[in-house]
Amino acid sequence: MNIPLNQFFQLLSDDTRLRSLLLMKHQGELCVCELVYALGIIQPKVSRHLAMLRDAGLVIDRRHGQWVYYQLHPDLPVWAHSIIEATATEAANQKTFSHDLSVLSIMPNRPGSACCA
Amino acid sequence: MNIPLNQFFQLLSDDTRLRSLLLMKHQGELCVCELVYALGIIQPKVSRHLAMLRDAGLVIDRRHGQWVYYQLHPDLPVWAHSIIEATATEAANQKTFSHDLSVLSIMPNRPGSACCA
DNA sequence: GAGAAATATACGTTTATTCGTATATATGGT
DNA sequence: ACCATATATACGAATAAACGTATATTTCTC
Repeated sequence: MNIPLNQFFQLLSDDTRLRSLLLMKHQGELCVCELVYALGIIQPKVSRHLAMLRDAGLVIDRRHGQWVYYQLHPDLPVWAHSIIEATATEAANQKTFSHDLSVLSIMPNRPGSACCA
Repeated sequence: MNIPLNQFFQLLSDDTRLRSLLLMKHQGELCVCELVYALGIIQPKVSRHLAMLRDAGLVIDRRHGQWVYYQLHPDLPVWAHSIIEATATEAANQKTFSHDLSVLSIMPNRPGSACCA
């Protein structure tokens, strides 16, 4: 990731992108359909915002079968990591985040959960 | 300050606002004319962005004579403070910030500098 | 109280961002 | 080969941010 500070903040300023990042930070890899379910946002919108995060190098994606999994880029610069860390700590106190998390936890037929290896 | 995380990031995402904040973090109080000089940005533009930061509670202002001084809000929430801290640490390595700082340092007739009490 | 300097605001315009819908692409199963 | 599911992209419309210029407000000095 090699973007100016203000562009980094611009990416975090959108609700869909921020909530996605926070869920990934907490859960590790998540596929698009899990984010769609947890956030209650239509799929094209989620995909679009994930693509922005990927193009900026904030997250990486991995295809596994029909699913594409996203996670935080494992080699974020220190400053970016600590900003996300501070954000996640604060988010843990807020309803939006805990709500997203609990919606995710009741998602039926979650890919990779109770199925094959 | 009591704003949602994404609105906080939105404020940091603008170049003028971010550079102003970083200068204030480093220098403490700065008046509008100092920011105008250091950033090389016309006065109405700087004032407008400072007003946004003030309205959001990120900075406070204080009038002293003809000048209005701005500084970071002294009671920022911990999370906001640590985000700004991480940002400032990173900015210290970047040319934009050091350039702004050096321009400020050569400003002539800086209010409050070599004059009366 | 008139003029100058510092700052703030108003207004219309331009430019970015975001959006929903429709459609394309890829993969797996039958 | 065909159909269903998951994901990505294209496109025009809607919304929001940021801009420059002009002007108002405040304060200081004379």
